[in-house]
Amino acid sequence: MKIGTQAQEVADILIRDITSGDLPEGSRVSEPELSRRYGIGRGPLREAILRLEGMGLVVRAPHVGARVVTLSQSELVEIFAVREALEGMAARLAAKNMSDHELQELEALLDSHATYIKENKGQVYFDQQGDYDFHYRIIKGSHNQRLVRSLCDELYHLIQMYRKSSESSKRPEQALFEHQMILKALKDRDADLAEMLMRRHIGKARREIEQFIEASSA
Amino acid sequence: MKIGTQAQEVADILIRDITSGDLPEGSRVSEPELSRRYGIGRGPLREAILRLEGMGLVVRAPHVGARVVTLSQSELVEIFAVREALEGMAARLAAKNMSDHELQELEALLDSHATYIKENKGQVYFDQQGDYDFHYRIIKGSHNQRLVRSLCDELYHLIQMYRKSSESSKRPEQALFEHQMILKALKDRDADLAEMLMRRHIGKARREIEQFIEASSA
DNA sequence: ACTCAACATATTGTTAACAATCCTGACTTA
DNA sequence: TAAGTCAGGATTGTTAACAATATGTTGAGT
Repeated sequence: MKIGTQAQEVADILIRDITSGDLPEGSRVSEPELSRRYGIGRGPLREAILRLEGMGLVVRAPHVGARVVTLSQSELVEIFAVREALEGMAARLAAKNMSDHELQELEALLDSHATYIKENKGQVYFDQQGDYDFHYRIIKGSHNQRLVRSLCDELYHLIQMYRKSSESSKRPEQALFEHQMILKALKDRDADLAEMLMRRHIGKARREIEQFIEASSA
Repeated sequence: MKIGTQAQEVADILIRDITSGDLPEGSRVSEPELSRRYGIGRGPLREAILRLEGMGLVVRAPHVGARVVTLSQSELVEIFAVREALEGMAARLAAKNMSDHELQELEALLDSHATYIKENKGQVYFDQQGDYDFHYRIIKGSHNQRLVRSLCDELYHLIQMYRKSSESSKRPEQALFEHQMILKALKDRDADLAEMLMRRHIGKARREIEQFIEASSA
């Protein structure tokens, strides 16, 4: 049983608790309380909170403390703009760098999605998890470690917090088709097309949020 | 004199010391030593080091300690790929969101660069600082706070560490002309062109590094 | 009734000491 | 001589106590 430091363990626990909604947005992250709950000192706990702050999962104010981040819808749009840029580049690099084996695995993943959607129309959770798997593999396929870290270790936690705002799951067939088109571009090693398709795919989700803002502000 | 916490102060000092080369790459970041040097306890110092780790300026190994990061040239290429994606998006958003006043200031900045380059051929330091100012203003002009944070607070510190590898300063006239073309696209509110020009501008620096790798490995 | 000031409380910021782990160097042995 | 082993020292990880600051409450005054 490989055990890291207490700080790393509690940081992972906190990430799970926040992304799962157990610690809801805006709730206080109190050092004494969590210290008692997890039975550790405040030192490692502070270290964990510091790491979460670096990921943008919590915001800290001096002498006031930490709260789970609360993203406005416009801030969510900002995140999707960053995601569009980074994942577009990931797709571009993946078209060059993904191995044939990685491409085969990606194809198998999409095949399983296709059969699942046919059998079980509109199961939301699976689609969200499946969508994540697809994007995750392409990011890894870029073979750019910094891209992987920025997206998987930072942005995706935030997006997962607000997955209720991600409306793309309403049309799983449409999303699947877009995924298949991206896969085709990757197999053709067409970097330009892969980037463009990925950006449109993500931009669609962004525009849905933007429209929602306009609708609610009108 | 607004004074933050000791941790923030020493973090800023460490950032300066690293980016200026005072703490060279790969050197140890010892807690007792720095604790004595700055006359503070190890607690705030650890907090500062944690923040630097989040920025990627230092790497930490459990029970071993922190060292100033050492980037291989291939890792530097990875960073430039991320920068290309993010600053391209920044230019796209800036074309939409920059105010007329911001555009005027940017134009004035480029004018001062032009006269400076004419009068004082090839002053390297100024060109690097000026190049940074130009990019910084466009990033801010995107009015996307997350983009600003990712680029200015994280990536740019790393790039500044390795500014010796940034060979674009060899041709300040060429860089200035590319800047002027980007400005023109921004003034025309041509988002597509602004993004494309910015990506090519940054991609040029990336390719120079890639070529250097090929040359040194051959 | 409302505002403002002082106080009490709790939380964060900081320090110093203790425990656990790793690196160094000398010593042993094949 | 070279490799392995085992202390010794130093550094990081962790804890607990102390100091500084912010929040919330109480009370006086208008």
